[in-house]
Amino acid sequence: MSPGAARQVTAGRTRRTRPNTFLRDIELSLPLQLLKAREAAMARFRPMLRGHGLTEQQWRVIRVLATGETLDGQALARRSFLLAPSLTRILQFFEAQDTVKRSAHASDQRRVLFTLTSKGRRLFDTVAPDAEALYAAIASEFGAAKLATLYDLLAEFSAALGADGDEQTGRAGR
Amino acid sequence: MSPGAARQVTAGRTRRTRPNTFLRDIELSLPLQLLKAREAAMARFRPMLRGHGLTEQQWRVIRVLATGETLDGQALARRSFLLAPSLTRILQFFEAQDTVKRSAHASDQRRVLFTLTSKGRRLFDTVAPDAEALYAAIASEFGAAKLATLYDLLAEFSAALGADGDEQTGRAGR
DNA sequence: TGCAGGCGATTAACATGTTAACTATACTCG
DNA sequence: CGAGTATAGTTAACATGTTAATCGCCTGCA
Repeated sequence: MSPGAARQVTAGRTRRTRPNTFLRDIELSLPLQLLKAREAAMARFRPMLRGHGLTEQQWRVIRVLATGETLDGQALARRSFLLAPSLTRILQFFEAQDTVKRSAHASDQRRVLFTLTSKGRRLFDTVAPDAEALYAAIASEFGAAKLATLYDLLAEFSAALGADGDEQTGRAGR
Repeated sequence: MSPGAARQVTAGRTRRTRPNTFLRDIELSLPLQLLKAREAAMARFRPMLRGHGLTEQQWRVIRVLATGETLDGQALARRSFLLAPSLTRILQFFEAQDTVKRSAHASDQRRVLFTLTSKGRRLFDTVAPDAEALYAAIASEFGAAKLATLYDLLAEFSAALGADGDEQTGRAGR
């Protein structure tokens, strides 16, 4: 593995990385770089969402339910990429606000179905334009082509490591 | 990497994305894709770290201090990419275990300096090989060349959005 | 000199991440 | 049919994320 290019990128700031370094420079931690990129993007979305009284995760749930579908917990967890305990808390929060409604599954009493209420849909309709605007700004600043390349690489990476999270175990599906 | 490939990748599962969809398919949320990729990698590191009694964030702190430097809170927060409150809690945890030692700054009484104790260094020396092995496996499975490309793109992205987190405001430096 | 404003670290309060345990329901197979 | 097992959702417990407030120290400047 000679991620030469990547190493050079951060070579400049390794200037004082001292002795006893038995591990790559921390800048070469992929999870950390993914986190930084994610944070760079979220730093823009968070204030907007907060202005609407939402957290990032709550917004993910709203987005999924905004398709109009009635989903059970498993499907919601998979699509919003949330772990079951987090989803439980978020749904309890939304139910208390009458943003999401809960109903029973016809043939399986273990499952619970969730739908957006009209209030929930109005919330989505209010927030969506703001989210789109921020997304468009990011695409514009970074470049649509590079953004597409990044999407591809990320998808390949997730798939290569076996956590594609599409319609299977991706996460939260344990 | 024909831009658009990514869109096609998820096109298949958009099959039933219903009416009233005023927002991109949630699969086209960059923060979410970054999170998925990160989770794909962390799913491998977490069990290993847990086996050593560490969380991901605690390990980041150890890695930074393992350079042998004595750093103040600001520098530690910047390099480990942790927010000040999280860092405070982690350092209190490590001090209680005698993994990290705290000392006073000579000229500025506001600042606190931190160093790894010999116990802390032994911990690093124990965990580092395991971390390297997992990292090598990932590089091997995904491909070193693609990994390097991914690093570069992520760095460009973070830089483009102004949150490069190098030696400035990156985060935790508020 | 003295004080207003800035900064570093901590604390507070609440939401989520993470793992494990628990409850109720569903399924499987003898 | 019934014990054993698997699954969906929840709850518990602890760590981190996020924002705001606090507290002491530092610095610039009238």
